[in-house]
Amino acid sequence: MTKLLIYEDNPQLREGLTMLINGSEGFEVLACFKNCNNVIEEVGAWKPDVILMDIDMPGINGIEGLKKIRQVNDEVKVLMLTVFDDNKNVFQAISSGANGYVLKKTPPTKLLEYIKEAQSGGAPMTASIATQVLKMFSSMNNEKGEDYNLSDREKQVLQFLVEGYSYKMIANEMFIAIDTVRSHIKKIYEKLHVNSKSEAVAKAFKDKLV
Amino acid sequence: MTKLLIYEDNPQLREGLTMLINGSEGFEVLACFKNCNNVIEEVGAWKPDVILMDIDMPGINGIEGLKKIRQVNDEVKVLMLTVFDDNKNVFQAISSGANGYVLKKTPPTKLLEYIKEAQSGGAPMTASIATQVLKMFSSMNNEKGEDYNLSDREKQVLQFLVEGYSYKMIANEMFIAIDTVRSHIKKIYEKLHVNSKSEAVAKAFKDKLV
DNA sequence: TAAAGGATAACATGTTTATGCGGTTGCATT
DNA sequence: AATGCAACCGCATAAACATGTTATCCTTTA
Repeated sequence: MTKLLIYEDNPQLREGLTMLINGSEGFEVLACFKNCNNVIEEVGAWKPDVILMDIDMPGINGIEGLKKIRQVNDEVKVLMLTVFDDNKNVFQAISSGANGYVLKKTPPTKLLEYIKEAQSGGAPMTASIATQVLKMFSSMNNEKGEDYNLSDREKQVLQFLVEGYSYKMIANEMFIAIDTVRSHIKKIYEKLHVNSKSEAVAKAFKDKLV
Repeated sequence: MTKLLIYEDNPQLREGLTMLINGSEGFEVLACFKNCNNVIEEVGAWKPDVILMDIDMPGINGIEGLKKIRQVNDEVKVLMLTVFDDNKNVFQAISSGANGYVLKKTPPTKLLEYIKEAQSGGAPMTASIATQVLKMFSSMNNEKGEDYNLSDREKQVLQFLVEGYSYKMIANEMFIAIDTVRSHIKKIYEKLHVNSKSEAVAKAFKDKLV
C-alpha cells in the first residue's frame, strides 16, 4: 500500500487527485493540505511514502516546501506537480532533492505509474522535462579541462597554492627546500601558461584541476 | 513503427534482443552490429529512431560510440545498456548525450516501454540509476556563498585580481593610483577573512563571487 | 647506453605584495 | 552640524614572489 500526502492549493484538483488515488488499488491518500505552512509537522506525523507537491502555491511554494521537508527527511519521495515545464523551476526542484517532476496534465493512469516509480527509487518525469534535465547535464560539464600533464609533485604543489599556502609553508608541508618549491612552481607556470600565483589558482579552478 | 539499431558484442543477447523487438507490435530492428567501428556510416545509412548501445564492448566502447554518433546526429535517441550501474559510466554517458540508461536485466516488457519513452523525448532509466543522477545533480549545487557585502568598487578590484592583474595593471585599468588599489584590496581581505591575493582568488571561485 | 625528464637544491636579483600609518573629498543619514 | 562611509591618495618597510642560472641524483625511455 502506497501512502501519500497531497499539497495543492486548488480545491478541484485536490479533490480530483484524492478521488483518483483512493479509487485505485494499492494507493491511499492519508491527507491533503492547501499550503506548506506546517509541512514538517505533517510529514513527521503521517509518515507517507510519497508526497505530491504542487509547485505553484501562494505563500510557501512547492520548492520551499520541498526544502523544508528535506531538512528533516531524506527518505520520503517527493513528486513535483506543475503546469509549466519551466526551466528554472526544474533545476531548482531537482537540486533541492525532488524525486520526480510531472506536469499536471499527465493522464491518470500515467500518474499512478509515476507514483509507483518514484516510490521504488526511480525518477519519473514528463518527457519534456527529462529532456531539459539531460540538456542541463550535458551542457554544464563537457568542457573537459585540458590536461596540462603536471607531474605528481607539481599537482601537489598546485594544490597547496590553491589552499593559500606560501612557499615557505609548502616547503614545510612537503619536507623540501623552499628553492625546490620555487622550481616546481616555475614549471607549473610554464605548463599552465601563467606567471603568477593567483593566475595559477584561477586556472586551477576554471579547468577543474582541483 | 519504431526503427532500431542494436550495438551489442554478445551474440546471444544480440539475438535475444532482436527477436524480442521484432516480435513486438510497432517495433523493427533494422540491423545489429557487434562493434562501433563504422557507427557513423551505419547510423547515417539506416536512419533509426532509437539505438540500443551496449556500454561494455571491446574496442570502441559504448560511450565512445555514443560520442561518435553525437558528432553527426543529435536527433536519434540512444539508450545505453549495461550490466553495472557504475557511477562513472552513468555520468559519462549522460553528459555525452545519452537519452536513457537501463540495466540489461530489465524485463522485456519494461524494455519496450523504455524504448517508446526514449523515442518520445523521455529519459528512461532504471531506478537505481535515476537515483544516482538526482544525487549528482543535487550534490553539484547551487547554494550561493555568503554575502561579504563588498562595495561596488571592491567587487571590480576582486574581479581584476581573479583575472590575474597586478596592482599596477588594476590601477591603470581603473584610472586610480596604485595606493588606492592597495586600500581596496586591504579592505577586501578584511571582508573575506584572507590575507593574500591567491586566497582571495580561491575564495572568489569557491563562493561564486565571480 | 645515451638521452630525457622529474625531483631535489643553491644563489642572485629585481619586482610585487602585505601591512602599517597617515590623509582629503563628497555624499547620505542622523 | 556631526557622523559614517566609500573612494581616493601618499609614504615606508618587510616579506613574499618571479626569474634566471647551475647542478646533482635518479628513473624511464628511445
